[in-house]
Amino acid sequence: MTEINYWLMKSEPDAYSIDSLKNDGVTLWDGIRNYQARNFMRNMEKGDIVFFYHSNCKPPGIVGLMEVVDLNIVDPTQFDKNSKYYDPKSNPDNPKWDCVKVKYIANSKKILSLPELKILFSEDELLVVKKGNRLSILPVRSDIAKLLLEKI
DNA sequence: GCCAACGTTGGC
DNA sequence: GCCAACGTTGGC
Repeated sequence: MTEINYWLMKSEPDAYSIDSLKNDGVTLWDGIRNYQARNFMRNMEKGDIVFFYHSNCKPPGIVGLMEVVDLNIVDPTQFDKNSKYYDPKSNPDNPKWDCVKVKYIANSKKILSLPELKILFSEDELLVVKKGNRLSILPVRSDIAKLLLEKI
């Protein structure tokens, strides 16, 4: 019996927004160049639920839901010289970066803004409210995730 | 292995 | 634009 895990993944809406995902249906969560964030993706399982977070915008916050539908995909952008995520140190025989595929589930009825999240949760409960937390992929405690889901 | 310098993220 | 909080890089 596998338990569902919950995650939060950030994207700047100018780069890729919840509406882009709604339009695309599914997308590769590529371009992650941080080992900790990559390792979180390696811990994901199919069926995991992901909160989509818009960062670097007004206001930042949780804007929707998605589901992990495919795992352990080699990130194609690391070998693409025209990509801003090109990594000359990565070798096709031993790729450094991989990613997951996610599917659109829903938009939040109303954005759960960071100020609201800070009122509702402590930084121990929800890592994204922690000041200075730069990681773009974070685990979400399942008890906290269930409270969040009621608000989405 | 240490550490200073530098780069990045992202809220404010 | 500022800055906190890290991560990365490279000299030694």
